[in-house]
Amino acid sequence: MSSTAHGARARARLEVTAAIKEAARRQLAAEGAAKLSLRAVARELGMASSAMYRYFPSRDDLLTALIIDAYDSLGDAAEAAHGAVAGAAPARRWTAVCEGVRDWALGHPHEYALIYGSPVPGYSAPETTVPAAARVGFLLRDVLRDAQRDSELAKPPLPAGLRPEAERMAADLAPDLPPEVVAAMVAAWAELYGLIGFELFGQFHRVVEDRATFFRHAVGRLAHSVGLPALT
Amino acid sequence: MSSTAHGARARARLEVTAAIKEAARRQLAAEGAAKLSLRAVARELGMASSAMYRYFPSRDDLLTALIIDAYDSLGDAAEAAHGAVAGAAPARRWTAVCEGVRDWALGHPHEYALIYGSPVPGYSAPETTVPAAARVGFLLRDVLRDAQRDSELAKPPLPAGLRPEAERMAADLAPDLPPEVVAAMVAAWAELYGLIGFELFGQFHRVVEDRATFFRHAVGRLAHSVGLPALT
DNA sequence: GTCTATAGGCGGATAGAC
DNA sequence: GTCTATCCGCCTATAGAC
Repeated sequence: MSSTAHGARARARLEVTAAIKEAARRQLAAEGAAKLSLRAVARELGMASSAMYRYFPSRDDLLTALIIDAYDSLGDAAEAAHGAVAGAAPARRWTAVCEGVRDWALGHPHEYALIYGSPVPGYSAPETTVPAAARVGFLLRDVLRDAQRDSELAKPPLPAGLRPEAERMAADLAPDLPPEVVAAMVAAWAELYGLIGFELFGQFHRVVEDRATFFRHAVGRLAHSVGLPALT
Repeated sequence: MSSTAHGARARARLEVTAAIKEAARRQLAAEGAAKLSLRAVARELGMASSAMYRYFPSRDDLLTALIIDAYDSLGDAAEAAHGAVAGAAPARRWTAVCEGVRDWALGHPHEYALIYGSPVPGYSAPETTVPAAARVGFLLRDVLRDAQRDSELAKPPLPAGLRPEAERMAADLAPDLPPEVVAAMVAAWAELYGLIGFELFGQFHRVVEDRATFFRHAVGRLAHSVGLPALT
């Protein structure tokens, strides 16, 4: 019962867990989240289906693990894209994050569908997914925070009717940003995923051809809508 | 072999077809499109599963029929919302169409997921779905066309890099509108569905509370982004 | 057009041996 | 932890009687 034995056991467990999730991601691509099945994963790994239950107590637990991994993978990609232009102007960094999200989505379409597509019927994501899910939003918020600090942030117009909600959102999400900016940021965040989802899910078929250029321009407009200055 | 007999037969067929689609929509809500099964529909209707094949040759054909119905239901709703403010200013009509789309989506979440959510794995929508899918887009285009005719339409900025694509899109979608407007319209169209999808699929959970107000303001900004004047 | 019967698969989950 | 065996359910699709 040495700590080495413990470590070896724990390591083996992690390796099998990783293999299960990897096979599950392949199944996600082939069959979709709704049809993710422990049996099929077991078959692919050459394990007995009953052995899976030692790693994931149920199909939904496996799904939850995949969702958190996907959010984290996206968060990593977005943070890396941001890091690559860390010294640049906020508007440039905003665009870099958005393009990082798009690039990740194009490279991981099924994981994107898992986290931003239609909900899986009968499955409800637990609160444990929230921290990973919030990472991209935090990144965009931080960019705006820096712009504000450098006095590079304009206040978008805010109609009177939306002010109470904007103030509530600001208090929750970014108390140091003007409510005008926070409301616009949340809208831009949703709109960003509209652009990506349409490209990924085929709605741009025979409508938009030069999608990279189209996207770059669109996120530039979104940057402007939240109060960032145009890139020179 | 009177025409009456023919009519009765045809009528019965339509009625059964409608009942099948109705039951299938209930199954869509309960299990999702990926698990739509002819057998479960047959069970609900008290029919033998083999009888279904007289109406839909395969599961995918039933799915296609449901998709076309959903696009048409949405198209009807959007056109009705537009018709209710037919005499108003274009910006008002734009907003009405967008709110009509949102209202329909909130009332038919599973059908919305079917047409704008993640693709159903293994299913590829045939070209026959295109006309129904295009209806909302045509409506938005027509609103902008009228605004253009009344000289109420500004030209949004268009960076040089996007001009070729914008001109291509304009030639395809609306040759009588400026490329600047068409490019902005396509982006706004995708962004609209981003806003609706986030609300519907739970991403606004604990982020946006007063969603109707938030949405109304956001589509107002979208209207402005395509060149429509602000509502007075 | 509808039925029964059938072929040949799939799934989640558990019990109990090793 | 992994296995076999098992329970009980599900599915698409076809054949052939009525």
